[in-house]
Amino acid sequence: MGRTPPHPEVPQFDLQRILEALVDPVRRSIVTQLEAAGEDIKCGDFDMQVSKSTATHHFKVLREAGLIRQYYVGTSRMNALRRAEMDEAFPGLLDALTTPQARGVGLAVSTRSTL
Amino acid sequence: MGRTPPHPEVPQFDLQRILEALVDPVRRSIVTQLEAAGEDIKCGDFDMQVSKSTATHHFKVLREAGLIRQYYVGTSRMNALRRAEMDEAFPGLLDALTTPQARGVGLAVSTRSTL
DNA sequence: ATCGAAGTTTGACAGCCATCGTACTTTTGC
DNA sequence: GCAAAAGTACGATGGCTGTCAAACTTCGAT
Repeated sequence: MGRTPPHPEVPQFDLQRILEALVDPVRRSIVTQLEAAGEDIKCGDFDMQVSKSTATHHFKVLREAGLIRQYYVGTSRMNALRRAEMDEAFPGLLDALTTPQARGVGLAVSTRSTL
Repeated sequence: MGRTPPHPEVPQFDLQRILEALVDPVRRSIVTQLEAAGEDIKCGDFDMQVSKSTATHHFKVLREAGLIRQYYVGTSRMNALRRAEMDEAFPGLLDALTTPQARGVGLAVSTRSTL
């Protein structure tokens, strides 16, 4: 498969895009799980209730916003939270969203299209 | 007109709702302007390029998320940023969004429906 | 070589919501 | 009272995007 997908660098980080990525509960849950785990996680090892194709879509959005870095290990794709770089670009943002209060809610299903 | 519109209290604050409010550039701009001004601002005195009815909609979303408090003064509606209460519910969130980096971009037109 | 596991791509679909114009309500000022 | 000012309410509209299924691609193991 395609080697490593494109990742933006810190100077390219865009708040609007980052917020659009973080506003989705499924995606925020991915970030929260990475933060809690403290280590990289394979796409398939996340706890989420969407189809594989939808999951792929969410990972792509997070990656293009700069929130995660993806790389292959065999057939598995690993996901790493770009903590330090995010903190450099927007200090306090991830902290505010991984707070106890913040984790309290919103880990459920996505808001749009329950279908 | 209707006296004072409904406002949620701190315990009712919901991160999902708050993020949905803050993800829109027009609304984030309203918050930024309030933060910068340091004082309450009339609906009509904000710098924004949307129709009056659209503006009303945005103020309503911000109010229902708990980000602003609205009250009448004559025919004008005043808007106050609920800074302290937001900080209490989600410490660091507003700070992260009113940072220099954060203010750098996204003060333009809304992303959806340029129409 | 073959098969299975893990993701990706593509296309279709549905719902949300930002936007606007018009009509309406309230309050102030004359 | 009347008119203007300031918002609100109500549809209507259109685009964005989250969702899925199905077909495809890669890599690893047998």
